[in-house]
Order: sequence, then C-alpha cells, then structure tokens
Amino acid sequence: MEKNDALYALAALGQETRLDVFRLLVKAGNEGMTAGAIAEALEVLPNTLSTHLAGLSRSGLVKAEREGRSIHYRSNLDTMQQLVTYLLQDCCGGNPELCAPILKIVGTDASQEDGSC
Amino acid sequence: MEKNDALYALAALGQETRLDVFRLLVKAGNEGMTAGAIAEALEVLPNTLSTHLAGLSRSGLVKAEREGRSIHYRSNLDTMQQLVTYLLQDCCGGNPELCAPILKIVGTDASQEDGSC
DNA sequence: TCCATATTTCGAGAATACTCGAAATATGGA
DNA sequence: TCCATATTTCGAGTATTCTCGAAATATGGA
Repeated sequence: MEKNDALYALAALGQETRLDVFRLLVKAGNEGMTAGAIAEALEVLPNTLSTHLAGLSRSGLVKAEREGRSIHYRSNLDTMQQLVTYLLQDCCGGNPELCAPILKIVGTDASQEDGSC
Repeated sequence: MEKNDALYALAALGQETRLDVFRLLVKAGNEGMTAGAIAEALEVLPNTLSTHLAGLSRSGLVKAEREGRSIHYRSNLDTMQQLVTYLLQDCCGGNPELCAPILKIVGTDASQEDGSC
C-alpha cells in the first residue's frame, strides 16, 4: 500500500458516518447490506450516504456490487490489513524484536486468502 | 476504546503531515524524536508541526515528554492496537470463524505489556 | 412502454481544517 | 538576571469537507 492509499482509507474512516458504515458492514459480514438498509440503520439521508459510500469505495475499504435494483456493500478487510501493515512498517527502525508485542497485530505471515470477511 | 477516541485517532492519521509524523516515530522506536528533529526531517514549519503534534497527542497515538529544552515525542502503539480492535469489533456478526484470516490481525490474546515500541 | 423503487450526481451554503507569520512561554546556561 | 534555544499559542486567510434539496440515472415489473 502506498501513502496516498493509506491517506484515503484513514481519512475515510476519520468521519463519523463513514466509520459507522464501515463498522456496520464489518458486523454484517459476508452478506453485506444494501445502501438503503445502511441509510435506514444509521438514519442518514440516502444521497448523503451515497457520497460517503463513494468515499469508502474509493479507498477500497468497502466493495459495491449491484444486485437487482439494489447495490450491496461489503467491507473489505484486505484493505484493512494492508493499512495496518503500512502504518507499522519499519517498526522500531527495522528491529522488530524491540516491538514484538505490537507486531503480533500485523499478520505478516501472509497466510491469508480471503479478507472479505 | 470508544467511538470518539477512534474518530480522533483516525482523523489524526488521515492527514499527510500527521501520517508522516506517526510513521517517522514508529520507525524511530523507543528513542523517539524531538519536535525540532521531526520538523527538520519532514521540512515542516515548527509552529505548523506543533499543531499537528498536539492533534496526535490528543488522540493518544503519540506521547510527549519534556527533556530539557526539547520535547521528545514517541509513538504509542497501544492506541494503535486498541484502534484496530475497535474497527474489527463484532466482525461477521460475532462469528469470528467466518473471518479467521483477518482476526489474526488483532492480538486478542492480550499478552502485551508494553506497546510503546 | 410506463411506472415505482433504489441509488447517484449536481450545486450551493455552512462548518471545519490547514497553514503561516507574529508573539508568547519554558528551559538551561553565562 | 539576561540571553539563546525549543516549542507552543494566537489570529487570520484560504482551502477543503459535510450536508442537503433537487434532479438525474438505472433496474425490474405491470
């Protein structure tokens, strides 16, 4: 992940409605939710939500897929992992033994296949 | 961690200079860096940097400590871990087996003593 | 084709955030 | 005490972001 990608993702999450949306979708898991269902759950106007969903989509934190008349949104935890990895890159000047506790946070073994939850 | 704490932290990281500062301090590790050294490394005016450091401090992502005439800043990875934990809370509706890959990211075993790197 | 549903796009006003120069505060040493 | 260094605070201008109403687009069914 490059700096601008990280910035987009972090800026996206640093706004209350978008953070609420992301967490709602994390909870919803694989099924995801339609834009309408999200708007209703969070009591946000559909057009305002649409703007926020666009931001989250651009950042890669959520994925959109049209299903009939609705559009389903799902969280994309791959991006989340890449983000955390980026944030903790070169931790302690490349001496990871100095910060072992925190490095547990990042699954650096890359054993992950599907982060879409 | 509560929502507002997460919002402060994410908003703090969602700005280029502050993201640069945080990553610089993550790399610097335990020694940290003085405000002046950070300003020089990132080529930011000291007063502008000071504003950003205040934001990062408020969010708990960095810790400040006066040492003589200078003030040393260090990243605080405890806050980082709490943040990631918050973001992925209730992943997949509380069925973590559905999203095992990503849950590796969060060290839920709480075996960590010192996250200050 | 026509209509209802679902979502997005556009435009504008209000609020918030960023940056900078100038001035203030804090510390240590002569 | 006086001065130099290190950092922060203040105030203002500019830029960006957020929200909303209105209008546009896309889909599926009668």
